[in-house]
Amino acid sequence: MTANRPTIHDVASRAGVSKSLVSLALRGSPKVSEASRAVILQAAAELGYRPNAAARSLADRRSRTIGVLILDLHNPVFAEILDGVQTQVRREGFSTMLVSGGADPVLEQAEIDTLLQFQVEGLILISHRLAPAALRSISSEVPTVVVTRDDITAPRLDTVSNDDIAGAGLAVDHLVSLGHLQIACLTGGDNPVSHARERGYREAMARHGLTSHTHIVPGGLTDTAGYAAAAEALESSPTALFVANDIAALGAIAAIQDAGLIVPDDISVVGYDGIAIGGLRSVNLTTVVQPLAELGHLAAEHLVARIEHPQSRARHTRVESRLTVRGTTTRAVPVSR
Amino acid sequence: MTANRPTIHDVASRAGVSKSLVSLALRGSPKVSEASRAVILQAAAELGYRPNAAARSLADRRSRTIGVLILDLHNPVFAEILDGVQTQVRREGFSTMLVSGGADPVLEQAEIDTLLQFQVEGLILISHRLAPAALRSISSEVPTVVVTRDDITAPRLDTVSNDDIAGAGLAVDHLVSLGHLQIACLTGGDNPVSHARERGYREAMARHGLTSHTHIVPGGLTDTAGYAAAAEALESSPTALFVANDIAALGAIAAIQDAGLIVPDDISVVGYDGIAIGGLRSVNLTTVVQPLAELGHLAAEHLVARIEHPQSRARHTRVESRLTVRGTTTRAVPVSR
DNA sequence: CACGATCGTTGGAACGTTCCAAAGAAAGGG
DNA sequence: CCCTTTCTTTGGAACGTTCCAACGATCGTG
Repeated sequence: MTANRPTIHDVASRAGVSKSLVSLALRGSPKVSEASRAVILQAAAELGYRPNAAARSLADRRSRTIGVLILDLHNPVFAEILDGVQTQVRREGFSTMLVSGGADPVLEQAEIDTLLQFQVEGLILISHRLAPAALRSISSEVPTVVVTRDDITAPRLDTVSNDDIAGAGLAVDHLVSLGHLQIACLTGGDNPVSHARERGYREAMARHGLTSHTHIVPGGLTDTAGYAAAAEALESSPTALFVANDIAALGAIAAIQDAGLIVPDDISVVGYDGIAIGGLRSVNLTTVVQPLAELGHLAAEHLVARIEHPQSRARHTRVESRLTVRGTTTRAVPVSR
Repeated sequence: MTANRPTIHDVASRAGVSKSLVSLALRGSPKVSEASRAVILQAAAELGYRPNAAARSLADRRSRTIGVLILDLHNPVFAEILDGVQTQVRREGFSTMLVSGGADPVLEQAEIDTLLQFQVEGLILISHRLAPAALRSISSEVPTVVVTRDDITAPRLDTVSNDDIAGAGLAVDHLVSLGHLQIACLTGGDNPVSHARERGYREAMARHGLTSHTHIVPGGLTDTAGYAAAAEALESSPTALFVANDIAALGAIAAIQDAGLIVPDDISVVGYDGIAIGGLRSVNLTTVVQPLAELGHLAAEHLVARIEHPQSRARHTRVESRLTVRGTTTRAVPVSR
């Protein structure tokens, strides 16, 4: 193509100094005289010089780059966490390489290998599907922080997540305070997060002396899974539903409406996550919102700390979720049955 | 930290051969004898050797990496395009560096500079807010493809987008075929995409001899903008609304419901984009869907082609959007007014 | 006014690869 | 059997940077 990219040598010869001095000047060293600095900056600007990150990382033996694996780009939960990660990582002076393995352990491992080839200095996993052994091996090789999950531990592996058990408790507390007794739980299927939320529901019901009303319907984390689970749940006439996540909650609401019932008048619904769509006026979902951007921030902070002190002991940070009451919950009507 | 990463030298000495042969063997050259290959692969595996991408890119003078700028991570439209980009880029044997400038021209430029420092071989801009001059300067320096916009052109700048004018036409055609005459258009504000969709609406209305019914209400691309615009539009009693995008359409629907009217019985609504949420059962939005993943695929293909032939002339690819009829549109009721 | 300090500057080595020319070994042909 | 040819292997240079030891000036200082 057109001329080759200018190198530090080109800048040096144009400025009439040595490459070493250019290197110093460009990185703002105080040992460079004002005169030289001006000439060099000028020459660099004229040539449109841009340092070569590969060469730099090779000479420096550090890349100033962090690798991020995201479980699923479509899922707004992860996208929002990613956003928090990005801004904080940038602020700490690192760049980011993003990959996604589409929730497939094999692909995820391959993508992480690619990241490691680029000598990333650390890894943030915005959820993952890796086997415990794989994750341990990765985290022993490079500073790693897992967001959203805290079920796998390793000596130097940090985690950042919300307290799903407590969060589910908030949802149940809210429904109970509105007078609901027949509160069903639509689970999110077989994954650590959903298990925790289910357990939170169960414990909260027990706490309120409602163990006998506990009703758990197996579901999933998608719209259609929520629809199906809700359809099944309706057979036992609950007055409220706690659903494992917001997307499934939306499916559940559709099922309720299709059954000719009205949300929240006939049935109240609470979701989990606090994705943006839930806040749209036409949706207006009551939900347990996780501070997603904050999860991302914290992950980045932890990672940078671990890069600086690789041997520090594992930190497991829990952020607090809170209930946002919107339009899908209301007082239970006294059953006249 | 623990021991340093093994290099090609370590592999070489463990295998008892020269570094050059290791390099050859690892890249699968046919000139390596079976015996040596086996020994080398074995040694590499034992050491957990992983090639250093920085060194490779330096020696190779190519990075096999593509930079991607995304306008907004939260927006599902862009996320889905990104997904299409990622899979195709990977398939072509490249890695990806993702950045986002949060729709801020200054930040976007800074992020692109970072990408260029990493010697990315090409750039995919999933929309952007760059000034024409900035974009031209970038595209003259490195192969570049812009997705979603085709309003700025440059000699070697490819674009991939959908035909917003034709797409808007589909929406209007559909509404007209259902007997609607009072079709209002809620615009998406002051940006190239929204302008095109508005123009498509206008032209289609004219084509159907409905110029006198043309009613344009300025809006925006967000939920709340859609709500406000719809509230205003309702004053002139339309029977159908064409809204600039899906998110705003959801806001519009909320406004209609808040006014005590029913979608679609009283008012039909058509959106644009085809984001996943629109397909959820409780939303069920009729919309013009763009093949988002395909946009991403094409962008990646074009970019790779341009990397191979930098001087080829600019390509402007248009993909076809199609109407997906769901639950928010129905026949117009004869006005009894 | 010679003499360490200090300051600004420099060339060369290093980082971990790939490429290239050339060397060595094995094999085939006369 | 010696001489090509072919196959396999090798050391060294290069890529663009940073670091380091050392350099010549400039400078007070005794």
